[in-house]
Amino acid sequence: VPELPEVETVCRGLNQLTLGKPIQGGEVLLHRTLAYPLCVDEFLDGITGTAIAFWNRRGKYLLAQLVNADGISQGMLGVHLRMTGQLLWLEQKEPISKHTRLRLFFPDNQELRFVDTRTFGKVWGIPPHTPPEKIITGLQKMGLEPFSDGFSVEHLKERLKTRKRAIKTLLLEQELVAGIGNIYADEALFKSGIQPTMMACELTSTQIERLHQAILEVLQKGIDEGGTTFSSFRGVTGVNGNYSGVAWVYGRFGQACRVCGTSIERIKLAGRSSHFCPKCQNSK
DNA sequence: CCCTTACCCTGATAGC
DNA sequence: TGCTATCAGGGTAAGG
Repeated sequence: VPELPEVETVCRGLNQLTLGKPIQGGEVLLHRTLAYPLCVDEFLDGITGTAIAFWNRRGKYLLAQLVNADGISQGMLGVHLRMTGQLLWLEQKEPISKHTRLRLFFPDNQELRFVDTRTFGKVWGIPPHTPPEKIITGLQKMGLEPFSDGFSVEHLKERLKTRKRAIKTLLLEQELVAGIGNIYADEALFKSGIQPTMMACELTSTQIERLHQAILEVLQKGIDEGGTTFSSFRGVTGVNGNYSGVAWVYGRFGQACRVCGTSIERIKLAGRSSHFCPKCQNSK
C-alpha cells in the first residue's frame, strides 16, 4: 500500500527517467482510471506533444508539470496510486499485463505504464492555467507536508486540541498531515506510546511531542529504505524491495509485542484495522 | 459542522 | 478438490 515514503520513492524515480521527452501518445485500457477529463481523446490530446518538466509529490498524489518545446506550461498530469497502483518505466514491447490500465508512449520505444490490480487508482489531466486543486478535489483540504517547516509541534498541538476524535482516525485523514496511511499511522502511534483510540484533544503535551517525532522518524526511515519497509512495493523500474523493515505492530495481531511480549491487539476504527500493544501504548 | 458508514474492486486466504 | 465467504484499504459521498 503506497503511503508517503512509497510515493516519494516513485516521484524520485520518475524524475530520473521521464523528464524532457515528448509524450507521443497514449492508450487508456480501463476508462474509470481516468478521473479527468472523462473523454479519452480530450485527455490524450491535452498531453500529446508535451514533455514532463518535473514531478512533485503532494501527500500521496503525484503531479507532473507539462511543458511544450519552448518550456511553456501546458498543464499538469496527476496520479494517485490508491491501493495497488504502480507506475512503471518500461520498453513498449514488454508484455501488457492483465492489470494494465493506462499507457503513455515516449521516444525510443519507451513508455510509462500504469498498472493497478484493484482499479482504485486515478489519473487526471489538468488543463493549462488551471490550479490542480480545482480538478483534483482531494488536494483542497490537504494538510501540511510532514517535512515542511510549518509542520511543527506547536502546529500539531493547535490542530489537535479541539478534536474529539480518535487520534488514529485523524492521522488517516489527510487534513491533519499529508501522506500518512494505515501502516505508518499504527507504527507512529506505537513509537509514541499512544493508544489509537485516544481522543486527540486529550493528548498531553508530551504525547504530542512524541507523536510529532515518531511521525517524522517512521516516514524518514521509509523514504531512506526506498519505500520497501513494510511491503513488496516496487519502484518505477519494477525492482522489488527487500522487506528490510520490521513492523512493531502493523499486521502483527495476536503476536508478541517486540518490546514487552504482550499480545498485539487489533480493533476497527473508521473502518480500518488498528494494531497496538495494550501495555506499551498506555502512557501519559 | 462534525462524525460515521458504505462503496468502489480483485486476489489471497480461511472455512466448509 | 472446489466452492463460497471474508477481508484488505484511500478517498469520496451520503447519511445521521
